[in-house]
Amino acid sequence: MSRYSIQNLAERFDVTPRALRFYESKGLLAPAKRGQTRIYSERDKTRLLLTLRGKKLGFSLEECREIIDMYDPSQSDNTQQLIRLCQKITEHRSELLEKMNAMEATLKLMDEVERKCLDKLMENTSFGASI
Amino acid sequence: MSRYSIQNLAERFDVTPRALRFYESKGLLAPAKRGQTRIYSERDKTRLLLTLRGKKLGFSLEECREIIDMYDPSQSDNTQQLIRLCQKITEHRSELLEKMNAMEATLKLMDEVERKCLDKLMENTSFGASI
DNA sequence: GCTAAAGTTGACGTTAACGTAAGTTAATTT
DNA sequence: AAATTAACTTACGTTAACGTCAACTTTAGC
Repeated sequence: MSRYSIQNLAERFDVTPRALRFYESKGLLAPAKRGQTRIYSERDKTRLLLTLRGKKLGFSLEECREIIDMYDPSQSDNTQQLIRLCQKITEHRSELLEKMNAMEATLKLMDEVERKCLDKLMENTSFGASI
Repeated sequence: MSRYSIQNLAERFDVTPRALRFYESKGLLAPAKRGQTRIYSERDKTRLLLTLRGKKLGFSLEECREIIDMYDPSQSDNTQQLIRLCQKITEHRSELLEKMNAMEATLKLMDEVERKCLDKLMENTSFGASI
């Protein structure tokens, strides 16, 4: 079982130790402690990955925690919780799909602008080359 | 040519007038003024749409401004600027594609969790139904 | 056994993106 | 003319997500 020091884990994910302690204070990570030194497990590593992934998609740390906690296998076992989980997944999915739409619209726009841009460049270039 | 009051435009996009003034102070919008009252044009409306779209994807207002300004048709005409624009588009596109990957990974994870969740629910239900 | 490196806990600072309140002006409505 | 109503400016407040010391303690290497 792999264990990581704070510095080590921080480097792997290109964040600072301060950020890891901050995430811990927000309940996103829960490293073991040898004395008062933190030892991060594979589980922490996974949760960190998911946290950073969530951040990249514009979710707040609080939202990340909510999502990650829910999805954590060790959590829910009774029917009520399972139903609640399914509902939440549906919610989050539709939020993601909204973002997906925004993303596709943006990519489309980029393509258009790029095409116009290249067209203009072609004009300029062919003009220059005609000398 | 359609013109909007601050309140009107705010309602259409479900943001506050304060937000619109703030966006203006950050150079994202540039409404005309009758006296000191703002009048928003179709162009402002489009830029607002793009701003909110960018926000949804986790870009900062500053990044939104950079992107939107660049894509604005009235801007670049000389070759150097056009080349620069194409470079920027490529940059932004790869950033978007990164987010797209994160998004797909997340959707995949959601599907998995949901499936496991539904499986468990099936067990519980069939057990309950067997009484 | 000592020093340097790495880790710890406060605690205050900072930036972004607005919210909110207070007081002013301009345009309507009655 | 008086009173709403909508918009404005100015300015301070707030929350999130860390950054940045400061002042220890602990651990590792020599």
